[in-house]
Parts: sequence; C-alpha cells; structure tokens
Amino acid sequence: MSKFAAPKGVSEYFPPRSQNFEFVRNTLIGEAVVSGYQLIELPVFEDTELFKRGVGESTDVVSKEMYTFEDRGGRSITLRPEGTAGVMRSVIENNLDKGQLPVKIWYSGAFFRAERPQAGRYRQFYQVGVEAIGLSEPEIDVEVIAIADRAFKKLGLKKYRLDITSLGDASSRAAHRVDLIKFIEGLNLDDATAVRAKLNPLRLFDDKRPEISSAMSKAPVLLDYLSEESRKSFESVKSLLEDFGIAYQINPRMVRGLDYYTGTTFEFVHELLGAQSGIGGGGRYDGLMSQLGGADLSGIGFGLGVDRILLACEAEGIFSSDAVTSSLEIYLIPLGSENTKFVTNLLNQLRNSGVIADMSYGDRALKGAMKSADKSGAKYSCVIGESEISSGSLTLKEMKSGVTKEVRIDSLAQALKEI
RNA sequence: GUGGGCGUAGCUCAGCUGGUAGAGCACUCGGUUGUGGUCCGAGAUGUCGCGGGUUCGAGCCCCGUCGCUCACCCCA
Repeated sequence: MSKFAAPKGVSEYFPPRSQNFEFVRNTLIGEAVVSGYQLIELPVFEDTELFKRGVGESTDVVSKEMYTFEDRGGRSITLRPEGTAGVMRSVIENNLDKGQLPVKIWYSGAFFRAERPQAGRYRQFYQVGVEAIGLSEPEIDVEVIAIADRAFKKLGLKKYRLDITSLGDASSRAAHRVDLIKFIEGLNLDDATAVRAKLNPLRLFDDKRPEISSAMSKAPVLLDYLSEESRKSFESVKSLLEDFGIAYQINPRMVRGLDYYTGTTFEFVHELLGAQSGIGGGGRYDGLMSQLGGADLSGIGFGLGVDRILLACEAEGIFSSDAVTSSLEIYLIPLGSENTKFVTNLLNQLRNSGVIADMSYGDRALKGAMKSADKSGAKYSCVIGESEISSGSLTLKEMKSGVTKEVRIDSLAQALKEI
C-alpha cells in the first residue's frame, strides 16, 4: 500500500497500455493534419469569466463542474472544462481571424471537470479537438465530421454511430422555444427539474428518467421549426455525408451540454461503452466569437474523448494480444561483472549512432538476462563476455527466429542499420 | 449531491454453518559452467483497507470510517 494515491477520478496511462493511448491520440491528430489543420497549444487554465461567457452559465459544466480557484493576485482562474472557448480567446487575442479564412486548428490535451467519476468519466480527461473558423458553408461541417469518422475507421472501430441534428438559426430557435416552454409548463415537474427547464428548456430532452423521457417524447422538436435557410443547409450536410459514405442517424432530440451550439450539431456514440457512451461530439457555433469580443464569424468544431475512444477500441478487441510493440533494435547482455564497463560503453556508442538499444544491468544469470531480452521486445540480442572482447566479434541473435550471425563489434551499428 | 457493489500476495481472484491464509499468472534461482520462448523442480512475497465491538477464537458476524467501482443527475 503506497502512502499517496492519485487524486480521485483521474485517468493514468502507464506501460504497456500507455502505448495504446498514444496510438489512439496520434491517429486522431493524424486525421486533423491530413485535412489541413494546424496545431494550437493553449494554457490549461483561463480567466473564469471566459468559460462563463463562452460555455454559458446555464450549463451544468459551468454551474457545478468547474475547478475554480483564486490565484495569488486575487484573479479567478478555472482549469479548462472544454476546448473551444480557449481557442476562440486565443484566435481573437492573436488576430488569427484577420488573415485568410477559414482558420483551421487542432488541439490536444487535458481537460477538467469536477464530477463524480464513473466508467469513462474522469475529472481529468483527454481530448483531441479541431476548430474551423470563418466559413459557414455546409462543406466545412462535413469536413469536420469526416475527420472524426475517418479516424474511427482507421482505428478499426465498427460499433459506433453518428447522431446528427440541426439547431437552426436564431429565428428557428426562438419560434421553437415559445412552443416548447408552453409544452413544458403543462408537465408536472419536480423543483430541480423545473429550474433546469427554465434555464434551458432543451435540456429536458436529455433526461434519462423514464417519466421525463416519455413525457418529452410528445414535445415539439426544433427540427420542425427550421427556417428555410437552415433547412437547406442541413439538407446539404446530409447529402454530402451520403456522398462521403458516412452513415448517420437523425436524432432531433439530441442535446449538447454547452450553450454555444447552433446549426449542425453531432455526436458519435459507441455501443459497448455503458453509460458514458459519447466518444466525441461537436457542432457549429454562430455567435460565440462575437460574444467573446471578436469578429462576427461562424465556426464549427468537435472534441473527441481520447480516454473513451481507447476504451471503445479495447471493447472491440482492437489491441488484442501481441499489440505491445517495442522499437528496441538490440539488447546487450554482459557476461561477468568485469565486462560490464565494456558493454556499457558499447551501448553508449550504439545510441550515439542512433541505434535504439538497451542492456541488462546488474550481474544477472544468463538465463534471466535472456528472459529480459525476450520481454524487452528487442529485435536482436547478443551476449558479450571474455571471448567476444578478445576476438572482437560477437554473435547476433534474432529473437523471433533464433537465427544467429557473427558480426564485428566495431561495425555493429553499421550492421544493424543494414539489416 | 443520491443509490448499489467491492476492498485478501505485484496482478486476477478463491477462502464452507466463525477454528490464526490459498490458487493461477508474474517474479527469483536451479534442472541446461555462455543463450530467451515449452517443460519440470524449488524459493520469496500478506499489518486479509483502517478503527472499534461480539466471541475461548474474526478474512468471515456487528458498528463506524476511508478508498475504489458502477449507476443517477450530467457529459468527452
């Protein structure tokens, strides 16, 4: 039992699973790069007010899930609960929106929400996200969705689906809101739920309690209130998704947890994940830039949950058995402690010439050292003792096949590169 | 914040109606003075989460506490 334990609800990745985590994250990033997105690296904490204004005070994220503290100068600081608000702040602050549009950027890192932990829900979690700012064409909506879909397919995921809807423009939402509030007033709700409904009536669509969800099944949905323009745009999105071969399902009751979404919104859901099944989601945000003091530009983006996507890959058996890969090229085994110094120096020379190498440290029995060589995953091993040093040549053993080969010690690095 | 489940070896877990702790895997050494994976043999490893109570006796029963976990609310 160690004296210290990690803070409650954080995810940690250590070998060998950290290799799979890295693989998932790099695959997600790779697809953003392929589509012309560039890296933005941001602070993990921001002015608390940024999230209140950007994400919305009525959201659960802002009202009860933020890690907020006061710094030494008396400023209110919050660990970022999501990525988009910070990106917008930086884009505005650094005038990225004054150049060529769209601005296409990706980010990756840790995010924080003070929730009760659960399978797939952590207080510190990892996202890869993209934002495309400055164009409102439906082609960009589909480009963004396609990045995520392509990454999931590349990872080998099969048991997921894409839910999509449109929240329309301001006039669409205003018309719907009137009718929805009228409908909700006719329901008999408990106090907490009534308060939530008042802050944002759309939230009730997301309630999983059977009495609420069955009542809400008769509620008017926003999709039926779309303006002509919004409807046309949504039609284009759907038609392009079909051209791209991306399967989707229209879900008019889908609700996103953040207030800034407008127009196209979407969510990727995995079947094998239990309660926390959303592996990524996003949408368009028309008013966000201007609300944060920037130009009145539209944008669209997503956040993908790296932790959950890793869980999904594991649930589908993607990293089955021998997925643990090692990049080690050679593993050196000194025989006899008097030869350790020679081997240590040889190891250093190999590394200096760029060979990925390791050795057996300590005076171990040969059998044990060979076992370590085996477990290291190195491609080759070699034993170096008295006779090798005096003859200047050693026996290189290919671990997988057991085939051996004589090599001069002074040309070992060269030999390994030629193989 | 609310509810359920679980805390025993490094890991996964067994442990009967209470009688002072076990398996598999992993680890170390040996069988095979200098060549791993298979096989065989041997060895090391525990404040049974913590505190209290009942009892002749508690891993097991009772109370408390801490931690983990799953679910609700909500979300990546």
